[in-house]
Amino acid sequence: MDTNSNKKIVTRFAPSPTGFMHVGNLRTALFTYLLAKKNDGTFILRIEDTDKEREVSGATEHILKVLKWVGISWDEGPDIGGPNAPYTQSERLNIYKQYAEKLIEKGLAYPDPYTEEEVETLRKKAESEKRPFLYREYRPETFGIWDGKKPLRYKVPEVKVFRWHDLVFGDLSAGPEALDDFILIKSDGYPTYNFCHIVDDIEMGITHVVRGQEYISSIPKYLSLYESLEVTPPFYICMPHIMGKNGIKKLGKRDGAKDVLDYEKEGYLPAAMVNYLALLGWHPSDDKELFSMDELKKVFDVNRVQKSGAQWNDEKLDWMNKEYIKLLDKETLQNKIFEQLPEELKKEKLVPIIAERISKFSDIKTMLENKELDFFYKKPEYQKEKLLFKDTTIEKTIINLSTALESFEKFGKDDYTKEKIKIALMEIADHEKSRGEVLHPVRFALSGLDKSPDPFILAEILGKNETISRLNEAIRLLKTQ
RNA sequence: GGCCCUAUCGUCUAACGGUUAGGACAUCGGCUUUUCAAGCCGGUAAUUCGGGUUCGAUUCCCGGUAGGGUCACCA
Repeated sequence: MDTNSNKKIVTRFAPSPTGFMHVGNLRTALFTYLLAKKNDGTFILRIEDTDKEREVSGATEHILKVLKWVGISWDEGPDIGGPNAPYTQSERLNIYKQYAEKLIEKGLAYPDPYTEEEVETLRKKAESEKRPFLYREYRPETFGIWDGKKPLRYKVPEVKVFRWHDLVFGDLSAGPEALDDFILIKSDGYPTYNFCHIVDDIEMGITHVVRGQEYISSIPKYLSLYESLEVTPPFYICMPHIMGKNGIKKLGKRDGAKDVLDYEKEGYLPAAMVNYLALLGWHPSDDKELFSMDELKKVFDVNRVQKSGAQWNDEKLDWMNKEYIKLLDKETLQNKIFEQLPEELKKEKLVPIIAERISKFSDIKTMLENKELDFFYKKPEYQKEKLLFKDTTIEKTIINLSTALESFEKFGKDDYTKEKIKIALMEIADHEKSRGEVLHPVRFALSGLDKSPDPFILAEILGKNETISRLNEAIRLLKTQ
């Protein structure tokens, strides 16, 4: 965005602590962060807690935790302070009051003479007459003195159509209906978002405001306020929505949007989440798909953010996560997998066969439920028919298993590796019409599973003695009537 | 309903008037060790419709259609 300003870029992420953070919030935070970092700018975290009704205790901590999890760090914020402290709106009430006084002095703010019920009645009336309700049409002729008990309203000085430029959406406009005498300060003394975010953005020197597309129709209010305050507005960047599974509605808490920390619990890696989110609504100029946060800081470009909404896609996130699991170093991978395993399965040899079968770490739970790993510490139980490959006879299978058994017995300790086991078994298998005649009964004798890793790795994991024991067991079973 | 925004494979998207419309996920087929997973190779699959502008429109303009957003003492 170096093109638009030679000033240092300052962006902010300003969530309200009204519940958990979902992926839509997180993507906005990410893009806001990347915009700042791409340009060596400042990224500020501000908590917008002016709705005391909806405030949820612990929500702020939750937000910090989510941001830390994915590696978004802020230069100024409620926990670390900074030159524009405090960073929590409920601690900045006197600042908003000063700005409110300024507007009152200019005759651009006045106490609302109506009760809430009266306004509601007017609103309903307009609705039944199928015309938009505009408070300014009922604006009192003369303004009373504001005692702080009544809501303070903004007086729109000039009703007009606003046009502005958005760095993602381009040239935007809104009809005059978008402009109304909105409330600046509520009767409980707290400012509304519409008012205080502008005060804070001015005070904190925010140069680029990133927020969801749903704010587009509110922007004329802000532009009018900036005019009244005689301040140049920041650059606007609206983010398209993330749509739910069916692609029909914007993803929201009500539509089953998940808490970001649930993804952590399910064993998604933060790097995968960041990468997936970055590609949802943004795309680099080439076909590269895998980006670390550091790479994103270099290549991210708001000009390439999509205008249309993007549907959330769990499959692609899973694929992405698997890509990042593959990149994990051996030790981290093992630790992550061991976290999900009971003591008897915390074995190094199992790590590779588990790793290539999961796309997220919670998949290990499913593997355990399906008893896919039981073969490792207990002898499988199965019906002897299961050992037969297609229409191979019992007699023939006994011979094949015995031949395999003999070859296992010849192994010395040092050459008992899956590669050498493979060579030995394949040599036997190649004598048969189908390799399955040998490989299937061996694999099944070792695992007892319809679906399992290949017989070579199984034999290596189990060790020579156990392998021989299980093959003997299978042969004995086949010989029984 | 008023106002506003959007529109390329099923999904995420590339192509800033000229491409055999590209990539990724998913899907299908093949190979790799019988199964599963992974890997490799390959296939199916898209410019919402109608008008313009232009030698030429996915691309620019207008309209229809469809979808979304917004109209609070919530943010």
